[in-house]
Amino acid sequence: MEEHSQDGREIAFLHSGDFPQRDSTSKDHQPNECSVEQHHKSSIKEVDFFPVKSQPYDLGHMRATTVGSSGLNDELVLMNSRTSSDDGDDKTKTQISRLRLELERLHEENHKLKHLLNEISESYNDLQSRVLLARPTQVEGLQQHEDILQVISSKALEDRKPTDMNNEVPGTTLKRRSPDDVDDRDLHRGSPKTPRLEQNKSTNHDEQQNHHDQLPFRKARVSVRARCDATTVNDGCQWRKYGQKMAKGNPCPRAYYRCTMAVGCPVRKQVQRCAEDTTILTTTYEGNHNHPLPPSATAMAATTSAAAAMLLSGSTTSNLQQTLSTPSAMSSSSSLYQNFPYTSTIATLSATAPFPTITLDLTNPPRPLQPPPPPPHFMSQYGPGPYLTNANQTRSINDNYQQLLLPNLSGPQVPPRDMVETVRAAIATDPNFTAALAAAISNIIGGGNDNINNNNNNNENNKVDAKSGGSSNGDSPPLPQSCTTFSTT
DNA sequence: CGAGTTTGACCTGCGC
DNA sequence: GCGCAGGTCAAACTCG
Repeated sequence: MEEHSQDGREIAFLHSGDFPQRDSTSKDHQPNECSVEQHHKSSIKEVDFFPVKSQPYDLGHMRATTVGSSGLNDELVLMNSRTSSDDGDDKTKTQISRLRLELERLHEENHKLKHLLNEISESYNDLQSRVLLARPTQVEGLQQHEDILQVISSKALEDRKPTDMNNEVPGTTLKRRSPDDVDDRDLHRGSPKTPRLEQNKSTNHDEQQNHHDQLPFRKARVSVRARCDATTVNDGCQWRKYGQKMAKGNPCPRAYYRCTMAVGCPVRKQVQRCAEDTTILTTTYEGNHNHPLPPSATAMAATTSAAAAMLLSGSTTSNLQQTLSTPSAMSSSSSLYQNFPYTSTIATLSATAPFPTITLDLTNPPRPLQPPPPPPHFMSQYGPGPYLTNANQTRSINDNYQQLLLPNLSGPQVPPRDMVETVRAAIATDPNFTAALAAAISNIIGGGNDNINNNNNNNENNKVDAKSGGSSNGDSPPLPQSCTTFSTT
């Protein structure tokens, strides 16, 4: 709720009175949205001068509005009364010149306000277009959300590797990375002994194009680094270990898990301890859940989804940078910084990894209420880095999360919000992510509503929760559940 | 007995 | 073409 409010405040302030009003009569109105709306209203009050600005800027209007509301009307009355007398000519001329000066001043002020309004409108339009890109229409629900994100990620990959991607034969390089691909293998697998090669051959052609279309988003990964003594983190989902490998350069084995909450769920995660510090556990999620999630898992889903949205939208750098260059965007991002006290959490993108990966590093102790560090460099900073958090940790990791929670959220835990907050906080530390942030915010606020609505059927799931660990909370409001995953690099 | 884990073998992509 | 490393499979094993 808090975070939504903050988001709402941010957006509302950013776009001032021009921000489209949410439908307050919405049937799916949620408490969160309530607060958001209230913030909208309050924020509009704050900038209530805009409606005045938006009025026609003709002189007559100015006269009518400004003169009537100031002591000038008295002067006008005086002027009128005095114009009838001859000895008042000089004084009248003086007053007229004063009035003209005053009008000029107001006119100039009007110009400034108009210019400001234009900038805000521009910023709003820009942001809105990206919001539309980042979120689906409410009708289609999660699947459409994923589809759109796939499109975005496709763009992202094209941006990153324009020639390679264009020249690539569908289903060659990327073929095996798709979780759906794995699912297809599972579905088409006959007897366990059937050679995989033959199976691949039999299903290859039809699926390859399909896979190719869907691959980019699935390749997006979200990794979380956090200190955890447990072997894995409790993210609310049920996982089954299907393999373990010794990774090169790391004495600690890498474990492979598959989501078992639903048959054929393509989500997988890798868990590996850091070689330098074995107390640090890196969890990497990949794929989208194809089933409802319990609240505790929803937290992770929201986190990863937001991170993935940021990651993917952040890859489309051109628009983002353009947006960043606008003054309103700048002020918005700085406001965001102020709203994210835990700037020690760092999010980084990795373009060198085989997949676009966002990493949240939760291993640094939070530094609440500290001003954010000066914005570093831009997207060129790609490299292995910290990630989003996994929600899934056992107690120890949940404790970690607790430390990251906002102080005023000390009541019943609301993991999803906190985690998304954490994610945004992490990303907010780097201006490179500001644009991605906008997408995420829209996802959480505007799009978040959509997701909430879209995932109403998933709420059913929320009853299930069951064995998920400490972060589970039945009172937690449902969150966006598009579940991108984490991955460790 | 079913669900989950372990572990060696296998498959695939990639770099040389 | 070969070797390496990452990822996956599935039989064997463990546990409740």
